[in-house]
Amino acid sequence: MFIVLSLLNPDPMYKQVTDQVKDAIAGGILKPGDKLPSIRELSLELKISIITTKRAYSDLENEGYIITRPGLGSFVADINKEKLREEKLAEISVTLLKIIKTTEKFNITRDDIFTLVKEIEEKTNESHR
Amino acid sequence: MFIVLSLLNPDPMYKQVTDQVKDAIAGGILKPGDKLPSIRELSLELKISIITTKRAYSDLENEGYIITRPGLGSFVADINKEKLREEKLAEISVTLLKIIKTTEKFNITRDDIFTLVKEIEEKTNESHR
Amino acid sequence: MFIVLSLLNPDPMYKQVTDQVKDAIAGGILKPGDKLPSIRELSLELKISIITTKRAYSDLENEGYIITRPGLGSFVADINKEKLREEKLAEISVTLLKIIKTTEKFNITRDDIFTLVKEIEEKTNESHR
Amino acid sequence: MFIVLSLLNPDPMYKQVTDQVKDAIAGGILKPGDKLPSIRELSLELKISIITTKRAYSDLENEGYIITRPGLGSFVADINKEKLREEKLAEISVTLLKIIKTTEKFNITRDDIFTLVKEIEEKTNESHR
DNA sequence: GTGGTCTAGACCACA
DNA sequence: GTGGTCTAGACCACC
Repeated sequence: MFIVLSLLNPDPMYKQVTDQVKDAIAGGILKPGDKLPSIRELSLELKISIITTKRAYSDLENEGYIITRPGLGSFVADINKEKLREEKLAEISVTLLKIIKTTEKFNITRDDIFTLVKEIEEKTNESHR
Repeated sequence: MFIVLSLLNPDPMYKQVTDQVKDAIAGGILKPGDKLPSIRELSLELKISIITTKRAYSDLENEGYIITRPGLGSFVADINKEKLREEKLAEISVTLLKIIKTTEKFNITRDDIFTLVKEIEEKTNESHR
Repeated sequence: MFIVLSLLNPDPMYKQVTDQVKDAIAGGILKPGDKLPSIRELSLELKISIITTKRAYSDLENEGYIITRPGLGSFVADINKEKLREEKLAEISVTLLKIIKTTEKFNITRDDIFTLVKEIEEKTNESHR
Repeated sequence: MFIVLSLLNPDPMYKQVTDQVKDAIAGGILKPGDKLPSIRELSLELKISIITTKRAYSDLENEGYIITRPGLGSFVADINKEKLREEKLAEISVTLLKIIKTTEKFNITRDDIFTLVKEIEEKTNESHR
């Protein structure tokens, strides 16, 4: 699998797993119907407890990303990608709202932000070369 | 004091305190040299344990926002506001970078983001009326 | 563990713990990635409260010596030993400056200091025999 | 008086007072028989509580540095300067011992220390010019 | 099992 | 009065 866990990441293990699976689905790396590795396989590969993997998979199932068929394994669900996109937009909206509140308190202007975004884009482009 | 705790806020209480004190300092409501309420006073006012208040104050001291002296109380430290602003910009930068990465995966365009920001601003203005 | 607490030492217990852990890291007894005893284990061993042990570990984490993850435990961080050494040199520098100022006021000569150092070294060597 | 108190100094107020009085005596600024300011005067001048000044003076008296005659005031005692000097040497000895222990743990050599001392002396000379 | 937060309550040093 | 340390004990999330 493509999943990478980090001790330095403050997110708990199970969340690192679900987030990366969600991203893979959103990005088309995992497509509806694809089979996910079994809980035991993934636990071994990531060197984490079976309980943790279980937690990640059941979260994903509860949120509708995957479907687990006992005895068969787990499969990517038939997800409305448009819905995924809108969920992400809602998340981003919350984050942006926080940023806007912060800027007001700290005398940060719109131009500061634009400069920041440009810098980020330049760095990103460089690292892609 | 101006501090308001909320059970709905997922942040622990001590963090709600530190965040609001930091904001007050950043916003000029608290100025260098100002005396903060004593740990006991604030505990009574916020109806939280002395220990929790102390935890908040210790954190603020460790991060350089306040100076606290036994027998005297706690005082806003002599902080470089410009430095505070730059730290916040760096934080925002990290967040924006994450957002940009997300947008790429989810086919979210720049225009989507602009629309989002406009919506937020309109809502904010409404609530100010 | 190698930690020894002393009632005679005027330092608070949590500081005795952090200091000894820092020394162990500096001296290579604890290496990056090593697992520290759990808070509960160490509390039992040292016969001190869980809270006091936790205080020590939190301090160590805030200062970058260890990384602690809920459910997993605490681990020695990936520390730049050279940086540690320079920090210590800076500390020593401050102390030496104070000593030099004192010697000036009290008519203490360089030779007095050299004699002192020699005495210390002889005593240290004796106790090593 | 020549006494300067600082909030940033981690030493408690009363100790900042006693230390500076002791230094003044050692340095000859205060000579045996000299009258010290009254407790009330000094409190006003340093903007500290009378209790704190009292504590400082009684400490100084207990350690033999000053003599307080009720109704007359406090006077610098007839101190054996040689004894003072030896006390300071003992203090320095303890500090040096700690430094030496530290150097061993952090791979700091004698030469590092010599370089340090030279740097300090050069800086001190510069600032005297 | 692990750590993270919050609680109530005691004792000490400092002002 | 102030803050600093240490205690016992509860409840929660994570592994």
